[in-house]
Amino acid sequence: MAGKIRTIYDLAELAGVSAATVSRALAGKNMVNSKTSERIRKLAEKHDFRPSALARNLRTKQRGAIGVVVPLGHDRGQHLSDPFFMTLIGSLADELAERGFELMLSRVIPNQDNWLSKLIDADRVDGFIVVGQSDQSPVLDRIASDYLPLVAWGGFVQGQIHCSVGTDNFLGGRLATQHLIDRGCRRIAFLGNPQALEPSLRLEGAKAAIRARDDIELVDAPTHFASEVSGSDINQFLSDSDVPPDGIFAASDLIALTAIQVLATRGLSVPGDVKVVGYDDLYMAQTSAPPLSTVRQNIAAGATHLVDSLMKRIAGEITGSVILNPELIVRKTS
Amino acid sequence: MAGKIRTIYDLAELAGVSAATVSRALAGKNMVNSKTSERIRKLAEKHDFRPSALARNLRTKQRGAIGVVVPLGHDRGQHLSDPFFMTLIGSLADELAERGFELMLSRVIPNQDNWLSKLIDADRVDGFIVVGQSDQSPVLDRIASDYLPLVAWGGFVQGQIHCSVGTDNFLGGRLATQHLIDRGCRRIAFLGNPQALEPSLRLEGAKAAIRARDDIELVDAPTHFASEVSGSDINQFLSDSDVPPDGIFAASDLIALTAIQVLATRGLSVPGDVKVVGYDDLYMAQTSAPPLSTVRQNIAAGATHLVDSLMKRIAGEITGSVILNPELIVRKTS
DNA sequence: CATTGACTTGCAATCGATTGCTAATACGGT
DNA sequence: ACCGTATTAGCAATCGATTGCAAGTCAATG
Repeated sequence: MAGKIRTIYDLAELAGVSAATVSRALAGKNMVNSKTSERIRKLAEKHDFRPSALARNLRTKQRGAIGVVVPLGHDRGQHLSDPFFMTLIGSLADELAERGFELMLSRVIPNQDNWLSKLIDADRVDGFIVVGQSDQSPVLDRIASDYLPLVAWGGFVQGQIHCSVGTDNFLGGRLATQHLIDRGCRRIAFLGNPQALEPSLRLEGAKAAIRARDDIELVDAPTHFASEVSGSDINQFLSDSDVPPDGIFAASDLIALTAIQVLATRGLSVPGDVKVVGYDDLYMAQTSAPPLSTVRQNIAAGATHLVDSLMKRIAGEITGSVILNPELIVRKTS
Repeated sequence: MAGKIRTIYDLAELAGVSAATVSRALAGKNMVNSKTSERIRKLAEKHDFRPSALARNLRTKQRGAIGVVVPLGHDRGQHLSDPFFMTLIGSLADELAERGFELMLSRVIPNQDNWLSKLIDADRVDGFIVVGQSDQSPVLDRIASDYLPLVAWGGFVQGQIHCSVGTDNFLGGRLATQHLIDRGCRRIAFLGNPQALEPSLRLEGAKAAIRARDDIELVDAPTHFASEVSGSDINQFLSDSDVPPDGIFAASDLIALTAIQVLATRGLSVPGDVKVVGYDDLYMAQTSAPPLSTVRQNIAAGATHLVDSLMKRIAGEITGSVILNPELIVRKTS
């Protein structure tokens, strides 16, 4: 019975008005008589009718949705279920929902340069938030020069064209490393993939911290992000070293925790033999045992900034990049 | 220059054919002359043109997207960033991407009964996967009676109308509890919110395990899911008990790990004083120290089943519910 | 040479809303 | 009684594709 009403035309017929009037009444325009409007509203309610968002979108050119896209280098083996991404996506979902936008989640393997153009042309969303630029910064820059509603999470590099929101990775790297130095470490290993943007910036920060100190050695141990592989990377690295490091600065909490496990299997204690500092301050950093010292990125604040900037850009405004301050959190592994 | 081509009409004009032909050529129909087709394809490529998915969707009534919706009882304080959800969503993203579907993520606070109808009527997606039914089973049942493409993750109850995919929570609860009994526990606490469906089933399983044993006590300690609040719930529970439990069966890994922390603050050791078993076997269960004994739900397999069933339903087929077997994973906390 | 049929292509309707413009009605003022 | 203005409602175009149907071309067949 109530199943008959599928379009505004059906409802219009039922109400004895035109589709235009129904459309306006449901959109709450004051152009229609308040009595008529009320009557139509009631009728719609009664028949549980809601106009198709799709048709509206086609006409109004507003999509009411934001694409959240995660480019995953397959060779890097990072997953969408990476806890950092997932935490950020969770915050983004909250933030977008609050502003009445849907979230379209895309996982992309960037094996062609046009992965982003494809998504844009599909024309399903009002704008994009790119999470984890990895090595796709050139692609973002190219697109950003004539596509405004695009914001990326991640590192900022001088001269970039696209808008990014992130923490100061250089500073974070420096803080972490300085802290290890202060704790007496003299042989510090950096665990992370310096091919990717953010880890490379953190490594730069680490280098800056030991500059002008010739009694300290910094070892760079390329490590994958995904936990499945980082373990063996780390093991390999430790086997290859004559002397094990006495301090580890990991590019993520995940790597740090994996490292701690590997160290344990090799009979090295944390923080006794080796001090470890992670990066991100995910939930797991608090719950691990011992609780992990790490560099906090305020993910919720990041999500808010990402969405704020994007909304401005959708409105046609040009926004600059945002760089938040990371914070060193000292717990029990250092 | 290449920026001129926005619609198939533009491209049609450029190619000197009709829009219909362009549409068919780009869709790869063999109805058009292969030379013409090839020429149009080349032209589209050159101008980096791709037809609007939106318009196509309106016409074809296929959306090319699946809604993944997470109903979160606000009073229960569970977040979208709950690691279990996020892991499942990650797997779903992979699974859907593989089949060429976009994923629309919605976080819903079910304060009205029509949250699902609203989403359905918005007409943006081909079907829905509901993650975490919590207490919304009646809503799902009502909808499922005349809306086919809907599948839910979670517990199965006799007589339900909607299609669900999940593990056997009753069995999982029984396994965990039996294991604690085998380890010598005599006073077992269940930590979880029995208002929600899945925890309640796990509790039933726990009860079944101690049935016919009158030397074992089962204490039920209602606990929120979110880590922010479960800590104080647990603390409260322990303070209220005259004798602390010697075994804890937690409804999630998150709760289990929180419990272990709380126990530590009260000077109780795990597994010495208290043995703990979690639920889910998330990544964190392996990395925690000591590694957590838990009941594994095979999330990746679950995601595959969810998507499989949904695809069948979209095709008009009716599918039954799927119940996977959970598996007890014994690590170091029990 | 007329007819048939296989291939191609284009016309125009359609999906379900929104909205600029026009028209009808009502109301107040002179 | 007449005119100007404010309300309210409807017509029809539009967003950008897809597709049923009709029509055109051209070679093969009887």
